[in-house]
Amino acid sequence: MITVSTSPAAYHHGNLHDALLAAGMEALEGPGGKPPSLRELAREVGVSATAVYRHFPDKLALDKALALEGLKLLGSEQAAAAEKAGGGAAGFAETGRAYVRFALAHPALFRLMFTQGKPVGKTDGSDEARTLLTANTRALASDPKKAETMALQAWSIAHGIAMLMLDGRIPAEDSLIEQMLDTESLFR
Amino acid sequence: MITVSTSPAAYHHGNLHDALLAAGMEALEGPGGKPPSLRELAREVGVSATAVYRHFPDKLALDKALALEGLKLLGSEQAAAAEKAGGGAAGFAETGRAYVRFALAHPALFRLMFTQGKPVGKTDGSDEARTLLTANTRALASDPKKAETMALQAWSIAHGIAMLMLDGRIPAEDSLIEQMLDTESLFR
DNA sequence: CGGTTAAAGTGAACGCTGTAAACATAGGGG
DNA sequence: CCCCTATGTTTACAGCGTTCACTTTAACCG
Repeated sequence: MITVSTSPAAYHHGNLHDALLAAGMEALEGPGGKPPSLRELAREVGVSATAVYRHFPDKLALDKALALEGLKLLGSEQAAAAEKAGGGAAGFAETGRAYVRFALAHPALFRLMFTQGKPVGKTDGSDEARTLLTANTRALASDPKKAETMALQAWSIAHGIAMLMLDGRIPAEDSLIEQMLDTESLFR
Repeated sequence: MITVSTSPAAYHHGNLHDALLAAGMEALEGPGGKPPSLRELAREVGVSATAVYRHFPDKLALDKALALEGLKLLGSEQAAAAEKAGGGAAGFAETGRAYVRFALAHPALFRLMFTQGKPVGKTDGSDEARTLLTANTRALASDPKKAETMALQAWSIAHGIAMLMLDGRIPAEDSLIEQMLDTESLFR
């Protein structure tokens, strides 16, 4: 069967990889906030479903790439928030607020970032945020050991608040975030 | 076409509803810990896939029922833990540990409980655990307002630790749980 | 009793998903 | 100039949730 090549422009997209990621991010942002299907993204980009496999071994790999994108975004937003607050205790507190804010602003992306794809110890972009966090806690803790624990505790609270709010278990009100993340009442 | 009714025992299962839930719980516990598919559960119980729809309007409804089952289980385990510790401050701390322990012991179930199916304010079984939590914080807080906030904070920490450990972001070590949930260092 | 009827279960079908296999095309290097 | 490799395409398969038309069962009622 001879196909007359009706669409001459389609072949060799050039950068399907990035186009897919972009489409994925866009799909994750929409108010529907559905995790996009592989075929859906391919359709969006104007490419057959199997073409995706030239650039990602798996659907999981694609999801991981999207998650990584999200982690980088979160990291930069947190860094910006911390810097704007001037580091130290204030920066630390602001980092937590930025975390929850991010989760509420990008619910589907945030879920994707943590839901699947355990990192196997590799650097996955969250390290950056983690070290920043620990650095800021050092200003508040007596010894470095305490600082490490405090960082993990702070991360857990922020993560817990974010998740519970996303799942509708806790009302997603700004005042409540403020109240729950109040470092004065939390640590000593 | 005349089917000779080769399997006389199969019809009218009697309690497909409960059988499906039981199969679902079992599937969620296995080390694979996959969220079971509707068809899979039907197969397990020995019934056609569409029979499920006589007892649940949706896959989502089935999932919600399983989640509810999980919430009841968690609630009872927490209550037991709190009671064994003698209530008050000790009971409060033990409640948190029980929460994280539960999540690590039943990862797939725990995920299912919170991942999908936002409760619309209805009583969904988590209320029980919540009121218990708030009751215990009253022993630690100065005024009731503070107690409420403290309860939410405690819930968030426990939930955050559980989630981060399930996702492999934090090592799932008992000592770390202990360390992070130390109420002495957290609240004042 | 016997007959009717609602509840419970069946099979085939639809559109969706992720994935594999075989094939086609474009464009650059020997 | 021709071939090779990277990047696409089509077709196909199994599994998913769900709908539809149908059959069977059990129970109730006269």
